Amino acid sequence: MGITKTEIYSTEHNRLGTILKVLGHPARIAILQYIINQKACICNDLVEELGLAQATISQHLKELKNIGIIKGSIEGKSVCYCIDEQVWRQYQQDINAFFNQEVTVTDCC
Amino acid sequence: MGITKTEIYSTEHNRLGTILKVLGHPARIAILQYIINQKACICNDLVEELGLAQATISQHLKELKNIGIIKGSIEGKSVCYCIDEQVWRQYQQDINAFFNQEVTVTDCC
DNA sequence: TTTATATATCGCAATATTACGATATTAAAA
DNA sequence: TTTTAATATCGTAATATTGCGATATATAAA
Repeated sequence: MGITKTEIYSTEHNRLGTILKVLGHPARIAILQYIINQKACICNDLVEELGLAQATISQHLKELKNIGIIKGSIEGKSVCYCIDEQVWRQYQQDINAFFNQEVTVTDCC
Repeated sequence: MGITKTEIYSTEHNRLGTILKVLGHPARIAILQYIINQKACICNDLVEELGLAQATISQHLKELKNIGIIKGSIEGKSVCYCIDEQVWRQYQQDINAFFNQEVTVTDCC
C-alpha cells in the first residue's frame, strides 16, 4: 500500500503526525537550525553549508514551507527564508502538549 | 535515490531526525496516546482500538520499540506494552532543547 | 495432546520519499 | 540586450514506508 489511512485517526493526531514527519529528517532539522542560528534569513548558503544539491535543498525548503514553519520573501535574485515565529510557537505548544503529558506506568514492565 | 545521506549531518541532528520520523505517523501517535491513557500496559486492544490489521499494529509497535520509547514484557500469551519513562523523558528533553530555542528574526520576512 | 488465542515475521503490492541532473524562470549586472 | 546568479520545478532512479494476508511461534485452555 504505502498510503497512510488518515481517515481513521483524529484530526489532532493527523496534524501532529504531519508536523513531526516533516521535522523527521536530519536535513530539515539542519536547515531549521541554520536559519535559527543566522537569526536573519538565508538562501543558497544552505547548499554550501549542507552538502546537498540545490534541487534537494529547494525540495526540503518546500516541505518546511508547506507546514508553514518557515516563510520566504524575494530579495533581489535570491530568496530570504526565515522562521515564522507564530507558527513555530504554535508547533512548540502542540508538541509540548503531547510530550509534557504525565506518563505513569502500572504493574508489568 | 530514496536514501538519506546521514553521514553529512551531525549525530545530534540524525538522532533527532530519527526520533521525530518514528513519531511522525498518526498511528504511532495514537498508539502512544492509548498506552499513556491506559497507564498500564496493553497488547492487542490496539488492533480493535485503531482500525488496522494485527500485522500492521505489530509493525508500528516494533518501530516504537526500536527507538526505545516503549518496551514490552510477555504476560501469558499476550504482550504488555508500556512507555519507557526514562527514554520518554530523555526524548522530551531532546525535543524541548530544539523547540524551546529562542527564535528571533531580523530584517526581511 | 489438541485447540484456541496473541504476537511476530515474511512476502508482497501500492505508494511515498530522497536525491539529483536538466531545465525553466526571474532579476540583477554587465 | 546579453549574461550571470539564485531558485524552482520536472522527470527519474533508487530506496523506504505503509498496510495486509498468510504463516510461524508460543502459551494458555480444554
